[in-house]
Order: sequence, then structure tokens, then C-alpha cells
Amino acid sequence: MGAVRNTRQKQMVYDALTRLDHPTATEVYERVHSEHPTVSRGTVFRVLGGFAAGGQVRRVTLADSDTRYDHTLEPHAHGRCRVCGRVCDVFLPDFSAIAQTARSNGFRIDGCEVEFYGVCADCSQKTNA
Amino acid sequence: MGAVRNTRQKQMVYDALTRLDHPTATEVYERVHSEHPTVSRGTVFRVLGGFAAGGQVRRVTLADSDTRYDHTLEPHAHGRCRVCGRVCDVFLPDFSAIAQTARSNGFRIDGCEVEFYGVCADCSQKTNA
DNA sequence: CTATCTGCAAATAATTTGCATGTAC
DNA sequence: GTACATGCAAATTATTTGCAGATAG
Repeated sequence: MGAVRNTRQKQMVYDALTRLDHPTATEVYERVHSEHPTVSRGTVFRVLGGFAAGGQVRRVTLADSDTRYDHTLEPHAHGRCRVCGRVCDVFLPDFSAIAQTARSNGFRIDGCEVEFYGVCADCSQKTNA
Repeated sequence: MGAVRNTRQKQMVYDALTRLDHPTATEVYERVHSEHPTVSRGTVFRVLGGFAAGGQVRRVTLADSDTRYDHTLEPHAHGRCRVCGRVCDVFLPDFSAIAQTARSNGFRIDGCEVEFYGVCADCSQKTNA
């Protein structure tokens, strides 16, 4: 009981996730569905939810948009470009100093989600050219 | 043209916001509506959106929940307690080191939203008591 | 006065869910 | 064979929007 099964749909969802850039569930659905029209919306949402619960993918909630999914598990923050809207990965130095400050506020940190706003490398280049 | 007007509804929404702890738009609506049944859902959503656009309040998007609103404008991060679910304010040391690291990734930071997960002071105390 | 705002109710849009059928193991 | 997974379509839920009447300045 409780055994998670490996299905074609799960493989297709995971595959689409790796080919897309921080997609929403609907974007994953559209990608999978365009290639395999029998796959349903409900399945894509359920599969992504299962992946997130199982830790195979990371669920990302950023401001002003739907829930996104990220196949990169290495801890990292996200940057939202104010010009093109793209979501970029931002790797950070370690958080020990922050965790310590938070602890002095009484909050014991064991995980985090960080979203930065700014301008991505591509847009920065175009603007300054 | 474009002048923003001061209305009773806006005052009530702002007042409810300050009395609630990181509420969702629906929670603000329920609070306002319970005291003034004529105020509509649409108005509360519109007023909160206007406040956020005007910078009078901060819109906060955290994982696994609806959009929340925060009347505290001083820059700060949020902690989500894994025990009681409460959203706590977490004030951070300055981000200059992080901003510099991000810049070396090509992303120019000009704002951020941070959510930490962990255990809040109250729950920490109860657990260890 | 008149541009902005509000109330209402209908429209959107993301996500969830019930149920009968399909299929991994 | 059987428990878990899927497809479908309906249900939920947060949020948005059109429009006619109300009101702030």
C-alpha cells in the first residue's frame, strides 16, 4: 500500500518540466497535452503535486503569478526580471548570518523561498547597449 | 485626473488590515463586511490592489496560500511557522553581500520577497517546555 | 459638477475532486 | 488481481470586471 507507481504520464510531465523554464502547472499541461492530447489537466496537476510532496521537484510561489515548478533541487533563490518577466535562478552565499539573526527574533529557520526583483542579464545588456 | 479619493471604504479596509496579521484579501473582506455589511468583496479587492499599487501596503505572496497584505512597509522577510502556520515578520541584516553575488550572476537586484520556513517563537517554546 | 468609487452579480481562471475505467506491478 | 493512477467533467475558490448609481473634492 502507498506505493507510488511509475507511469508514462509522470515521465512526460517530468520531461516537460525539464524542458521548460520555471513553468506553471498550466504551461506544463499545455506542453504535454500538445504532444499527447489524451493527457488531462487533472493528471498534470496531480502529478506535479505528487512530485512536490515527494521532493522530486520544487514548488515555487512568486508574487503576481500562479504556482510554478522547478526541477532544480539545489537550494537557490529566484530573480524576476522587471523587463521581460523571466524567472532566473540566483545562487546565494550561505545563510548562516541570516539564520542567526532570525534566531535572535525567536524564529528557527529550516528552509526558505527567496524572490528578488530586478533586471536579468539579457535585458541589462540590451538596455545598456 | 487620476486623483485618488479618500473614502470610508478605504479607511475601513486599511483599518482592518492593521488589526489583522498578514491577512488575505478575503480575510480583510470578512472583517470589514462583518462590521459594515454593505461593503462588497469587489471593493475590498480593488482597494487592496490600489493600496499595493500606490505603495501604501505591501502585497505578500507566500507558498501554498492566497495573496496576503501587510501594512508594515519597513523592508522585512516573512517566516512561516511549520507548527501553527502563522506568518511572522523577520528582519534581516543588509543584503549587500547577496546583491553583489547576484550581480556576478548577471542579475541586478532592486527588491526582494523572502519567505522562511521554520518554527516560531511561541511554538518553539511550547515544544521545548 | 464630474471623475472616481462602490455594490452587485456575472465572468475568469487556476486548481481540485468524484467517479468509472485503465494499468503498473 | 488489486491498489494506485488516469480521464473527464463538474465543482470550488480566489480574483476580476462591466455597469448603473453614489459620492468625494
